[in-house]
Amino acid sequence: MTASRQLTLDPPSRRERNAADKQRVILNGARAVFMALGFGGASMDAIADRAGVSKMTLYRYFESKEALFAGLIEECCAKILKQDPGVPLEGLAPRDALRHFGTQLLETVYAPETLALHRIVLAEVNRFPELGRLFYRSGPERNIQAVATYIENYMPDKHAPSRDSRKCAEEFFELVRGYTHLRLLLAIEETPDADARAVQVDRAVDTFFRTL
Amino acid sequence: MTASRQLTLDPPSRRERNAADKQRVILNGARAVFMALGFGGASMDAIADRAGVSKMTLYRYFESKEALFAGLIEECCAKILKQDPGVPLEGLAPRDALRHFGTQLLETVYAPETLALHRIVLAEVNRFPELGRLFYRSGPERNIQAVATYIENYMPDKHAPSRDSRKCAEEFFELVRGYTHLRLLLAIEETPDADARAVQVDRAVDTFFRTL
DNA sequence: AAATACCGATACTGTACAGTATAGTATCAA
DNA sequence: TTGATACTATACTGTACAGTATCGGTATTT
Repeated sequence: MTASRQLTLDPPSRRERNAADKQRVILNGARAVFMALGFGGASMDAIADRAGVSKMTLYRYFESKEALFAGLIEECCAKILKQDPGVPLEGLAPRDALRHFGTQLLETVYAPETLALHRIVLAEVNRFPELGRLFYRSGPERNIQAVATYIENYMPDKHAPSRDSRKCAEEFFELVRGYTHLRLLLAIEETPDADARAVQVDRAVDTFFRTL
Repeated sequence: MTASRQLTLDPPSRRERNAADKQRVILNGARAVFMALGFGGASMDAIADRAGVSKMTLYRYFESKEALFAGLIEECCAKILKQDPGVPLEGLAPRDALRHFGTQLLETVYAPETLALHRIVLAEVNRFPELGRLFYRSGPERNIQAVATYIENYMPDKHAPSRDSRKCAEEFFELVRGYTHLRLLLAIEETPDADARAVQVDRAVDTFFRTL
């Protein structure tokens, strides 16, 4: 950021590394508090405490509570974005490929942190209108796009032109997440373990193939 | 409520009617403000203003902000509960019956007030843990149960014992609401009009019948 | 008409919190 | 070592807000 950093090609100085650490520490504290209490319920004092940092430092890194919140959400969404297929899809039978997509979806979407993020984004979508787009693009849209592309490339005979690949992909994910997702968001059901998730994915894949 | 009211069989006195009116007026104001700003963002002053009522009156009818909020949510959920099939299902072909269920679902679920309720319940589910159950029982569960019962009674051949009627009903509604529901909750899509909703229901019914 | 119960406007209390100011300390570069 | 920069702790300011108290007005009862 500084001039000297731009000119020299030194590795990040200790100062800069510390600065990066501090931001991470702050965001971790912010995550814990915001996720637990929401935007309104979280106080900057509580965040500072939780992060083990003075309030002044908070304001050195983020202009305001809003800015900190926005930074946090962006970081969360960026984290979701990072995930990629990870497995070569060419070798897989379509059923297995879809099982793979479904498994990955449930792993992220049923995770407590993702559920908390989901809740808080919905809660604050009035106050921060950009949040909705940001969240949708980072999570759902990306997943849907990936499956739509897969369907186009590897199952071209399966989707009639009238039923475009995108809608197909959406239907697939609807079946996968199920009403369990809503019940988890409402906190009236325990998070299913990996086995239960696998059962659900299998069932969804079966059902999905019957729709084709 | 008063002794005189219990003894005499008079129609509700003016006082009592006014009291009932007041409560309705207050709840309407509370709905507007809570839905727009969330629990944390709404102030009792703002609610009093919006309801055209003094703050003292608010506290005369509700013990606290929490109580008012709880009262509001209960009222909203009760309103959802009131809806019943309304149409005799015996005369209908299964496709038409399901179309009917689907149409009714989208009408409630895509309505701006329902979306706002949905958001706020999710937002406050940490603060008010009972809220999740209340909401789920008033809305989703009731709908699912209705369709499950229909399937059992009128489409007994269609659901193998392994695929219980309840899960079938859930799958049906997942297909009906679709990812559009999420996009509406995130406020990144306009509310579809009746025609668009009808198209979506038709498509969902078609897809659903292919899964059987 | 007099007594009574309810109601509202307003002002107040206490508290929580966003954001700032200050003063002193630790870390780093030179 | 010197000088600069980043950090902490703490105290402060202003404001917003939940909840209360008061008092004067109004409708209902008798």
